[in-house]
Amino acid sequence: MRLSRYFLPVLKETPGDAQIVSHQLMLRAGLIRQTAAGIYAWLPLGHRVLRKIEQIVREEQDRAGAIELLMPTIQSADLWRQSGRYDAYGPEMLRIKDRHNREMLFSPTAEELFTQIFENGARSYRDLPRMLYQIQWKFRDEVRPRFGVMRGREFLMKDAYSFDVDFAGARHSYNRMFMAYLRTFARMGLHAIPMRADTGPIGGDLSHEFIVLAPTGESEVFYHENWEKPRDTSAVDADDPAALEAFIDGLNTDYAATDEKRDLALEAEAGSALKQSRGIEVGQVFYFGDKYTKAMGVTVQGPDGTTITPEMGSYGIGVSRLMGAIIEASHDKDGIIWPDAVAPFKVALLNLRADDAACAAAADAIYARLEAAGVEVLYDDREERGGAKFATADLIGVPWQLVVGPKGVAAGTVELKRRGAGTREELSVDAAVAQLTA
RNA sequence: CGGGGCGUAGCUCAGCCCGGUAGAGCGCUGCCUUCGGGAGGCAGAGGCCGGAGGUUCGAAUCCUCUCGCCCCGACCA
Repeated sequence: MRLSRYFLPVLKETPGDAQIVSHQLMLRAGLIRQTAAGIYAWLPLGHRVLRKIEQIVREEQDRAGAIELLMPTIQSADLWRQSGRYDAYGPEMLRIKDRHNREMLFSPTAEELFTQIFENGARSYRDLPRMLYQIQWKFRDEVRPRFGVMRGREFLMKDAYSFDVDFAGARHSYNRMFMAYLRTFARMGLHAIPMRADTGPIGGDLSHEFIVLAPTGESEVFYHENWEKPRDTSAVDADDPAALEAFIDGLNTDYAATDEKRDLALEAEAGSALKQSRGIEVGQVFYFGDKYTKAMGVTVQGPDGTTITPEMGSYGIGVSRLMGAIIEASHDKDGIIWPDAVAPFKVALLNLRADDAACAAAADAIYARLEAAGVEVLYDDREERGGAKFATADLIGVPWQLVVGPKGVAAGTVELKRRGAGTREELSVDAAVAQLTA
């Protein structure tokens, strides 16, 4: 992509209404624009990152055996009356009337609809277990939206729902999702700690929140220092219920809890290893048994002809919030530092002298080679001075900067800079292209 | 929902107390110089001062109402 033809409105100054660094940088780097309180437009660069994050979430859901589908955002109030949540949910639910005065709502979550759709297609215990998920916009009419996409009213969420014949099955589904979450966040360069959590209005008695530590987080959290090391999930066989359960139980022997679920006895046991911090909730997993299947009369037939009320769990990831969390975790004074896995482009190609024919020709040629090799490259071919191009590239946080300047062109070299580490290397064009296409 | 604050140029803000022809920096357009970390000069474009009423000879400025946004608290998968 040539920057001269792209749509990237960057801001030199920090908008006054942005309080936390991720919000400030998302606005400055041209990722989002606010259109109303807690509602954001996703500009091209932000949209690219959002899709990267979404894709990682999708791959790990698929890997965990969940099946993707897509539910509508507007749902009927009647459906929610069946579970009793139409009245229970409160003003956070955006209620709408259609032209026939029928009561509708914008989905804040989708247990009811998934339960209903599942019931429609499942008759027998042979149809279980199943995990279904979607990545879809949600709306919660928060009293006070704040911190940009961290607490927006409209947000992109991955929500998954598991259906099992019994508790053992449900527990295994829960564990599979737990494992998927560890892998998902790790792939984005985030260290998320699972913490015992309140179940809230969804109900149930087994729940963990996945928390990324950050001073600007909204939750106060307490954890054993062992959690500061990332955990290796590569050797665990998620298809083996006993092995998976043993692994997760092993993890959870190290204390970690949000402030609503503190256990002072366990904290005393942790002693000086107990750490306190603030954190951003990026995901939550719930087991809630037959709360919805029972309320909505969902049954399947068992092998012996009896009826089974499936046991459920639900599993959320705040996809749009993750972008804020990643920036909170990875930035410096100059801007965002995208982890490679979610970066909007892999490399920013900077032609420092757009008016110099030799530089322009060299940069054009490199651009063509990288494009041909399928590398995502943002080519800064604008009529700007070098300093402005460096500043923009640093701000938007693309992992590699490939710098083409008159000195290098004369010598047949380019400079390759790694955004995060700040390291620079002079090398031949071929070597630079080879490194970026490796 | 309680308390507080703010709406003036694309962005950051000054002007408001104390009413008298709308300002700065950055950005934008053109030209010149400059050219490896957000350069300099010259010349420009750009705003019914959030909206509606009111007071006044005269309102960005004072009063009333209203809409929007932000912060603190309460709330919160």
